[in-house]
Amino acid sequence: MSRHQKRVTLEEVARVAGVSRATVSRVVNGVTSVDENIRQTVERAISTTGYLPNLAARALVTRRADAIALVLPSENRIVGDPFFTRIVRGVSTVLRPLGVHLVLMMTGADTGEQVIADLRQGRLDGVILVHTYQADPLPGLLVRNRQPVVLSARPAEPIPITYVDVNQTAGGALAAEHLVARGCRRVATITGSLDRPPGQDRLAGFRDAMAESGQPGVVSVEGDFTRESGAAAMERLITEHPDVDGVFIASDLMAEGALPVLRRHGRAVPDDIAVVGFDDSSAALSCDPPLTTVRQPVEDMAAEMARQLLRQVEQVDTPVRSVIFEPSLVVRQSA
Amino acid sequence: MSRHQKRVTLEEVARVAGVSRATVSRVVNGVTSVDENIRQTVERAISTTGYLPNLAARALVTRRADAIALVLPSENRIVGDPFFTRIVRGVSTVLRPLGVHLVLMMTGADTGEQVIADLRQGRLDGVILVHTYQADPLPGLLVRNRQPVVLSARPAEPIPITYVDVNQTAGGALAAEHLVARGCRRVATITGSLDRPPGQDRLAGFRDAMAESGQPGVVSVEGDFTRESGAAAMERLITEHPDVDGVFIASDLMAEGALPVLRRHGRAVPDDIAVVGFDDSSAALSCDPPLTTVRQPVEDMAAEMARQLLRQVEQVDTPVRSVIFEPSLVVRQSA
DNA sequence: CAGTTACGCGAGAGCGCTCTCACCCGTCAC
DNA sequence: GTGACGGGTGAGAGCGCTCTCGCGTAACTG
Repeated sequence: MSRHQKRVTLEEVARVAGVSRATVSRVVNGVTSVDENIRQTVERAISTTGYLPNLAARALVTRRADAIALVLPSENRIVGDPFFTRIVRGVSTVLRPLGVHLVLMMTGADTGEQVIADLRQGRLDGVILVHTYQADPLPGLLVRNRQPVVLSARPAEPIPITYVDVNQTAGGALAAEHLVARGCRRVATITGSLDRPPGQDRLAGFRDAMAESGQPGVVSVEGDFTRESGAAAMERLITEHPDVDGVFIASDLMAEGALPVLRRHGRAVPDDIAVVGFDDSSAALSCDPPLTTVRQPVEDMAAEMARQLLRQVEQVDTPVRSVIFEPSLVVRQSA
Repeated sequence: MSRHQKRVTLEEVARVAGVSRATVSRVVNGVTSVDENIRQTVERAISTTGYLPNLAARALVTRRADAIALVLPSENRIVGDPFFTRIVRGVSTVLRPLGVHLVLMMTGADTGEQVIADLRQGRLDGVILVHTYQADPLPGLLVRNRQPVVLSARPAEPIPITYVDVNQTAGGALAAEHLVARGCRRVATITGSLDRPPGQDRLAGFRDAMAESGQPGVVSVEGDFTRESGAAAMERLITEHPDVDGVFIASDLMAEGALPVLRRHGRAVPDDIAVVGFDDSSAALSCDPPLTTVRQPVEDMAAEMARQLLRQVEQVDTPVRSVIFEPSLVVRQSA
């Protein structure tokens, strides 16, 4: 087990078991056409020698790295967003049992070339791209090169690419319905970045559902998903529209920034203003009061991304597919 | 570049350049003893063919995976803690330029075997262990097997292992000095788990510094680093010692739990009671008011961990070493 | 009982790279 | 002019694995 101990190879195991290298390889890889007695002999030899296959050698011939990359935006906004931890956890549940490594990359100047090079050099089998920015050329590049890739949300440009998303529109509607059911009459919303699909769709879903409930043209203030932008947007909202009694904030993180602003303005939550967030991140729990929020099944979605990616790795030219998960409302004390 | 394009090998480049495989290999690996003219010919051949070395093949002979693992606790307390993101970022800054992959693992039932297997199978060159739990056998196991490993904090058991830590004692002292300078006269502390080095050291540093400032025997209540324990400890503290005017809470997360308790008891922060946290996690920012806290230079520490690990990979039996970073005080509104 | 089939195993050829070692040739000393 | 020397190159032997292909044996058919 030490680094210096002579390494056990297939050859060695074969010698101990008195069979050929090929047969040991079959046993190791679970090929069924091996005689039961021989299989047992080999397995005994494997455990007495403490054999473990050298994966570099295997990778050389199978052309599989058994590793995929998870590319995360390195922007500050993600610092403190548990979203990414949940992604990692979800992806891991699928990868771990298969022995596939999860290689983490934060986007930087050269992430694109880096990823492409790794793919070509056989160090990576595929890529999961999380929250790519609007003009990121990487998704298109990967698709064009027919490399296995999955996106964490609907791409901004309509390119043929597999992605997993939550039904953002339905999420917005969920928030609207809850606020209406609570009896809020002057409802507003703090949106996410409107240059991105999630920001757009949450707003659209919310606005349409409000309109259907007889409150068309709700007030909206744009944020950018960060805590600070949530605070700033709320400041503006409460100043310009002091009479709002319910607000849908397109991310928990922004809500976390917004709540102290309400308190400072002497507004009680939920009695004066009801607040509904989005994400059900841990931020929702650390809010005071705990946040009623729209939950995305992030772990499940991440696991699905991993599965979709592995399908592509397994078989080239797997048809493009999109999987949409349904959000749900988690009712706590803020609304 | 496509997955199906015939791959360019050293052989191919050698043919194009009219030299041997060995010479191309020399050029690729920057061996200096190559004639300048030949080097240029080869480099031209490399770029016209679009050659990229197959890293699996290289790994097979060099016995280097060019990948290291970052093992993170999967406990909930890390979810939402930007600490994690900062670690990744710091480690990446060192790894990225060297082309070393960062493989992420969340601790689970079989993490230990997994890591050891990966190390033995040549998929991993070394491991960075972040926040191992008290009785984790993994550090000892790795050390015994002389595998490259670095810990993110002083190990609970005194085993010969390289680690990077912050000067916890100095951090506690920093908090004490700030409270004293603010004019607090009846100071207390909510500690972390006292069975762990950070909990012990922060308390010791705080207590000693208070004593030096003329306030020996400060009141302390033990927590366990969780938000809930922070709330419970504060409840006890405020009940048993209603006259405290300053408190050092050994983690931001506990402080986050404690602040609403103070509010409920009608205490204004910082006017009635000044509060200093520890970590400068995002929790510190989401507190109301934002938390004055002791900051660890996490990115720098993470980068140092990566460097220490690579040293060990580079050269077996590198002497064990510990690197201690100095904390700093981030003053916000709570104290 | 001969001829066919099926099945399980072993031999061996790579996968693409690194690295040792021998060789060649130009330079220098004697 | 011969021998020693040394820098620079190429041949070739692996690294440890997978996988095709062919052969031997056992089972089955007519």
